[in-house]
Amino acid sequence: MATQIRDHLRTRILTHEWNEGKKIPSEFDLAGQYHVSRVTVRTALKALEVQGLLDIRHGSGAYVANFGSSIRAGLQELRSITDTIREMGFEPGMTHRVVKRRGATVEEALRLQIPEGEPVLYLERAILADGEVVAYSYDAVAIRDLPEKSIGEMGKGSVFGAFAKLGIFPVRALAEIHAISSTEVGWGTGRPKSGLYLLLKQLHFLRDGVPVMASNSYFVEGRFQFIIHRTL
Amino acid sequence: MATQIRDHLRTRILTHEWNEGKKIPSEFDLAGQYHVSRVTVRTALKALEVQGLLDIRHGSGAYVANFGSSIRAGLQELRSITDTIREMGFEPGMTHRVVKRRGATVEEALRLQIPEGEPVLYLERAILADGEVVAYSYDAVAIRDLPEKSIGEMGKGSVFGAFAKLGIFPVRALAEIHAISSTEVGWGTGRPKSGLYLLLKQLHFLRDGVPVMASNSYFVEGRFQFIIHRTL
DNA sequence: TCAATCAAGTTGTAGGACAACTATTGACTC
DNA sequence: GAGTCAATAGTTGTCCTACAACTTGATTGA
Repeated sequence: MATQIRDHLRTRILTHEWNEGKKIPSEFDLAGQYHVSRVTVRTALKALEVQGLLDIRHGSGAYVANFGSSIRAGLQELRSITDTIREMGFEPGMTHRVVKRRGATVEEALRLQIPEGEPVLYLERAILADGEVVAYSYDAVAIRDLPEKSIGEMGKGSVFGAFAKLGIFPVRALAEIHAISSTEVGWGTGRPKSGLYLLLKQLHFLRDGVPVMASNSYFVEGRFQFIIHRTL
Repeated sequence: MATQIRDHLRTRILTHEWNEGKKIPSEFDLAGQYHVSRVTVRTALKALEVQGLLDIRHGSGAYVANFGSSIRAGLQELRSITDTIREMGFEPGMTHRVVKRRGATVEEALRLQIPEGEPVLYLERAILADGEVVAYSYDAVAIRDLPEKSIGEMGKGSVFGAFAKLGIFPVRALAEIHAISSTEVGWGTGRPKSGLYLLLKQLHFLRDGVPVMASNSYFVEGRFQFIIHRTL
């Protein structure tokens, strides 16, 4: 319940229902709106505060954090790239170059905590925004006990969408960031001649700490805004 | 109170008081340990959950999130670079190349929300770990009503240390990340010949949303590990 | 005019109660 | 003996009420 209210409040904030720096309704009022107790509203608000969207002041109220308007969806919040692109106002797209089952490489096996050679679903994709390539992604999904038919689906749409249908929900990811200059990354005409990329090296985890997907996403420098919201 | 307990619990987690994946005491027990109510313990635990250190399961308990041990201090948590370096087990250092008062440039004025030409403290520093340069930082601190003497201090030690002495505590930062390839960044012998940097373009805010420092930090690719902990 | 005081509103914490869920144990069936 | 089911104790999620601590603006008084 608290998480639903948190998400709903987040969209209300992101759709500018309240101006930046303005006070949102009191916990008491919100409790009335959602027909829940003040405690539940409170946990939702505190979560949004930790994520940096709200500034809660004792004795005063909760205020919408005011930044340079544009971006409130930082990298510290886990969501699929396509969703992020959509939220930023672009039309997301994707082209698949490789979709196949193969044995895990040494590095993949290490990251996914599976024996070397264990089957993984390997993907090479280009991620588009308004038709322009913003990133090339090389992903390895741990198969484990995935049903065979669902593997086909992953080759088409969003990987996270396919996960969700199976009741699999990655809740955390550890991301490493590097600057890369290479001519070997990517393919096709969308390739930048600068060869400059931001490499986002991610490992996605389930609730219980089991890693399910390792991905190396090369973002073309300048075409995607990487924002991190840092809090105490 | 809740924040103190949160911080204390965080150090207990980081010092491996409980093994990864193991259950920590129940909210009821912790409330007893700290002589506070369950509500207070709860808000502390929830904060740690949002930050990704805990995994709280309904009806079961709270578990220490298990990752590849090493890194629990991600970029999403706001702390000074020197502290981060120290936590990673290196000896932090710093050399100042430029420390002066001057008028704000157009960009600085825009970011710090002050009139152009308003005085700022401008710094150019090299940040070291075990004597090796890991980053070159170009910072502009809004002077506003800072006492003159404190400005001198900033030219010597940690900027955040000087802030703290004045009772000024940045609680949030918005960071933008870019991949940069340039030969004009940095100075001295520590300069990498690859010219590859991760640019962390930060803006630090006070509790009330007032920006106090704008910094462009160029991290030498490969010498510093950028980690982000992503949660829902 | 200025300062102190007051009052209303809001968030922070307390305590008790119950609902919802989990994990384990033990009994039962086959 | 193995497997299934039910009971049970332990834990987190939510509710309610109350009060403390703090903020803000209005009021009062010198």
